[in-house]
Amino acid sequence: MTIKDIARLSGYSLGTVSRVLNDHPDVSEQARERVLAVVREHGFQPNSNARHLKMQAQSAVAVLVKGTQNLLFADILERIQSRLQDNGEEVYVAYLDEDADEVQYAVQLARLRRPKGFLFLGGDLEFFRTEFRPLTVPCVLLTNSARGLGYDNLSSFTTDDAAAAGEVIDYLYACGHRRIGVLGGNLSGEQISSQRLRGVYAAMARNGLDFDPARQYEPCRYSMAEGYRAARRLLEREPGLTALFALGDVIALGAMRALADQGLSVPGDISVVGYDGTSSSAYSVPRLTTIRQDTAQLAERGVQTLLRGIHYAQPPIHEAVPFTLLQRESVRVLGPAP
Amino acid sequence: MTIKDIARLSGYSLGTVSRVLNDHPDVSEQARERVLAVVREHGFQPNSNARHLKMQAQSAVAVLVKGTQNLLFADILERIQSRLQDNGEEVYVAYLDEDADEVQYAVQLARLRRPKGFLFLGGDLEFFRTEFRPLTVPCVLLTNSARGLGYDNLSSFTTDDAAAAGEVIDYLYACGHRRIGVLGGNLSGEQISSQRLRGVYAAMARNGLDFDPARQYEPCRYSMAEGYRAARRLLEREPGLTALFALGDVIALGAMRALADQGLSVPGDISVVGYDGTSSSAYSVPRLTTIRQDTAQLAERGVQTLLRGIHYAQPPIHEAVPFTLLQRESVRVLGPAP
DNA sequence: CTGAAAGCGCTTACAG
DNA sequence: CTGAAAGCGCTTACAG
Repeated sequence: MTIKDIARLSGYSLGTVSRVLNDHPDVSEQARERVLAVVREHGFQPNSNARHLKMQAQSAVAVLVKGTQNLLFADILERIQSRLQDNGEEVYVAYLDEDADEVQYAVQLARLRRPKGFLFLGGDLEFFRTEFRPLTVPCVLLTNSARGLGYDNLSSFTTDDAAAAGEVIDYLYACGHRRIGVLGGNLSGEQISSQRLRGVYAAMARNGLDFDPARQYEPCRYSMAEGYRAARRLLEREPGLTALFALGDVIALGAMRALADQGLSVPGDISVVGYDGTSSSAYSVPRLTTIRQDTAQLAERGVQTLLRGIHYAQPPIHEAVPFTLLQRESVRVLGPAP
Repeated sequence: MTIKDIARLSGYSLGTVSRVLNDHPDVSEQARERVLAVVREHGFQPNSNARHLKMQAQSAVAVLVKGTQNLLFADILERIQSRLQDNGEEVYVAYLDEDADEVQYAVQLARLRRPKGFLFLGGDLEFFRTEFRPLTVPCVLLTNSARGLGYDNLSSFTTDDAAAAGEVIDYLYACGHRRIGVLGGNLSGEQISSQRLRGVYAAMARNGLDFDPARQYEPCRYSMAEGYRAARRLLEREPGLTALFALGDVIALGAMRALADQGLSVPGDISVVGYDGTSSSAYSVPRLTTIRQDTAQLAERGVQTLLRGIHYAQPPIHEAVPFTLLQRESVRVLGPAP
């Protein structure tokens, strides 16, 4: 069943059928009805390969997810997927390693499949800076800001990571914590973790706290397994810590497990704060105090902006979406020092 | 840059270039080298729309994930994705609601995009029974068995759910538990939960235990939030339960949180067993005793079978993949009754 | 408003 | 082994 059959069956020509299918204004009401009737009767779907061959574009939107274990991305992805589906868009999803070069992958994919647009879940600005040029379709980066890069087809939505991380430190400070360890991400590159780390530095400084990364910081990837190991290493090195700030909930969850295995109670012996506000953090024992990133808004604004960019040329948008510090059960208020 | 340019640049004809690109045997070594050199030099990628238009098929493999909150599927999906990628296949992923009609969705997608094959993560046999016919490409169903359906293009790989669920009940019985509640899935349809429930019934019977679903069973969807609520409802109705068997880890995690909120300790006051063996279950406090489904094998065998089915006609395979009862920390051995 | 025709970038019999 | 040609199923100027 092709458009040709529809033409034959409806008594109109190929061209007219195509115009009806594409909602062109210059078709008679009669032709439209007749053609649509036949189309419906046979449940006809135009062949998308042929269509896209002519139109020189894929209908699909590509979503590149960086890091597979990150529950936050799973959450955002789910929302993106459903919003895109509501808009009749097809979605091509690829999971990349946390340290993979997402931009290089996108460039390849663009040549191969010509998606209409890209949505990046996580990304290293360094890659965007040096390799993004060949991408000409609308792109949106989520959870990292591309403002400084100046590409006119790249928008970004993010939590103000520096501010949020700073708020965590301020909060811990206010709760009486002075010896705070930090877990997750890494010092090199410009991944999501770098802004959070920057916020940590600033907040430590303004609270008059020393922060020596070599001692108080332990890098790791975003997974429970890595969080577990990183927490062990950090605690071995710095047993006197009273609080741990993990740069992701999955890391925090792994760390809490490590603490339990050391016979340490959270928050009795040591406090833990996460980052992301994934649903797992609300069901852990104890419930995790964490920064809630607004995944609904991130997804919503991201998809909206991408779709707009696809349909009309639009200047790029760079926006911070509000966050909340969720004070739950994993932080203890320290009494005055004895 | 099209195949035409490559032809011009290499001094060969369109046809020869195409043959080189498609690894046809009847091209001279010289032509192959010459063409490949030009292709590499320009980083040429053939236009997949044009290609598939001729070949009448998409290159993509479609993966339909049923239920977005199910960490088990996230785990399997990740593996599928990477195996498929290794094989140079493109992957189209769609997340469906847990109660959505995945077969209807697939039929639509087949018309629209003509994927080479389908991989179903979860599925209701009822839908397969009544609507699968129009699907003619190779398909694989994971985590539910399609053996009884008799379609020759549908394979399936699953854990022996009935046996595994039975083993959980046997284990709880052996630990001294007599009043066991069950959480998750539903009684209607033929979703994943139905085989597990069947195993529960059989095991209860063989251990001489009464099992009244109206009292001891509480259905719910696969998410922590639902597990939480279901556990509350069940415990309110049947406060005397000494153990809970949740048909999914996410449900179990939600339930453990609910228990904690009731001031009940796990496993001190009540034992909990999950199902799936997701990584979260290994990091919870306490670590969750659960059935480990072999996601690696499920993914591996699924992809392998699908790829084979795509390349050569093959009779369908229906296989059970081995499971393990992971005895961890959430079950207490009850002393002899006082 | 509608039809006939060109063409999107490939693949694959068909000759030679 | 290679080239010329037809054709996959569409869209879209171009006439009328």
